[in-house]
Amino acid sequence: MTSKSTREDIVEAADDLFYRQGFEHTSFSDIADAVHISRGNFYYYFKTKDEILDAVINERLADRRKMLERWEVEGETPEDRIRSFIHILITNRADIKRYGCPIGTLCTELAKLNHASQGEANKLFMLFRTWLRRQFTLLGREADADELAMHLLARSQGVATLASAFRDEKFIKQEVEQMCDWLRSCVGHAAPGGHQGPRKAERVRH
Amino acid sequence: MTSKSTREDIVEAADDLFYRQGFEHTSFSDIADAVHISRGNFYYYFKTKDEILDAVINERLADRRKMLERWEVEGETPEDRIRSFIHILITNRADIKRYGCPIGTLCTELAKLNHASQGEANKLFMLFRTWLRRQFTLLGREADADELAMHLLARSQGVATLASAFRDEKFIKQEVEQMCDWLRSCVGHAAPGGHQGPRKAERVRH
DNA sequence: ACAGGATTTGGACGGTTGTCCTAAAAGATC
DNA sequence: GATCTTTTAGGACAACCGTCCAAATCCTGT
Repeated sequence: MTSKSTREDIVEAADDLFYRQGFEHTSFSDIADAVHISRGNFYYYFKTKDEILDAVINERLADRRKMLERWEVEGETPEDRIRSFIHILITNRADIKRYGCPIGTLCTELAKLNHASQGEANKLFMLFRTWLRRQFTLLGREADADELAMHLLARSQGVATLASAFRDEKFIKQEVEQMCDWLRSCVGHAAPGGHQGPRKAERVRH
Repeated sequence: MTSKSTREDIVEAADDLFYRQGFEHTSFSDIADAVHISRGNFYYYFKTKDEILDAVINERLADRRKMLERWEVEGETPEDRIRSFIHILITNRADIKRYGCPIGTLCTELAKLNHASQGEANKLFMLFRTWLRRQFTLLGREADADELAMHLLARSQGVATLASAFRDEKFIKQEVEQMCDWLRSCVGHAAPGGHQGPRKAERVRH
């Protein structure tokens, strides 16, 4: 029962509830109940619901940043690191099957609400996009690194959406395997088509 | 201003609002205002909000069924028909960029709400899955037809999700082109490997 | 013209929401 | 132990939600 701070407890509980129930469908009472504090005490830490949302987004941003940094140190090659990304689908497959992707579903919901924090939430996508782009660049695909990053991001999102709809973990594994195959086929091969400019020699540093 | 029936008007308006605002975020008043009827009149046609949801889902089912039948007659080859499917991303790109996929976002929302009509909504996905599976079978890929169907469905979903988050129509066109390439590479090639899975079969450029 | 059913109206109803306030409790400082 | 700040509790509040109803209105067949 030793919790760091009430504020952190609130953000943590909100994070979880927003993921499992959605932002709008989660009320102050839901969060207060989860943290075992009174609804009134809530106001002491957050003036509005939107403030909690921003705090949750920021926590997710910090969390994912740390995760990416970890992959950066642990993965020996860019290919290894990108594979780490693909494998979160496996690691979190139980949650994904039930609640979808925490980032994708949040951004989708905020887009429908036309919520002011859409931009903040999209930074989560941007974080992965930028990171993946760098990895693909290191793979020797700098000409189409961003395209590849978006492609992989999109496939992960699609897998999460369908796995959730069909409640199908096996499908996740299937697709992850395919994505890994695809990743292998990316290595070394420069971008196709002549319009992209001269192919750079692949750098195999790190 | 000659409308068929009030009931149909309600369903039509609800369909549109559920798509653009989400199911939960759309109130009785929102729909009543859109149809220009009083909120009380509503109750005459639908006892509960869930009844409207079911009506909307059924309308979407009927609508998509008709669409698939049309593709079935118009497309000369299975490849043509599957291409029709891929191209809805282009046709509806303006809406998708703004509101995502009508089917995917609805199923995602209902999953979070743990709504009773989840199963009904998922029939929409099932409709496309079954249809695509048949087309891939006709393409000569009966061994992995369902896998290919799910794969294509997932990619479409991913594209819609990211296009909406980044508000990027160009990305849609990019990915559609790639999916068409992928489709071409599917034709004629039987499922590879001993067990299953489009292993190296996909000659993916990229 | 009139009866009778179909349709529409506006508002009442409990309940819940996000927000906000005040007073009490707890903790820290001297 | 007294004083002051930080934290908590509980409830008030206005607005909105989905639901429901009784009365008014429209429409159709006779």
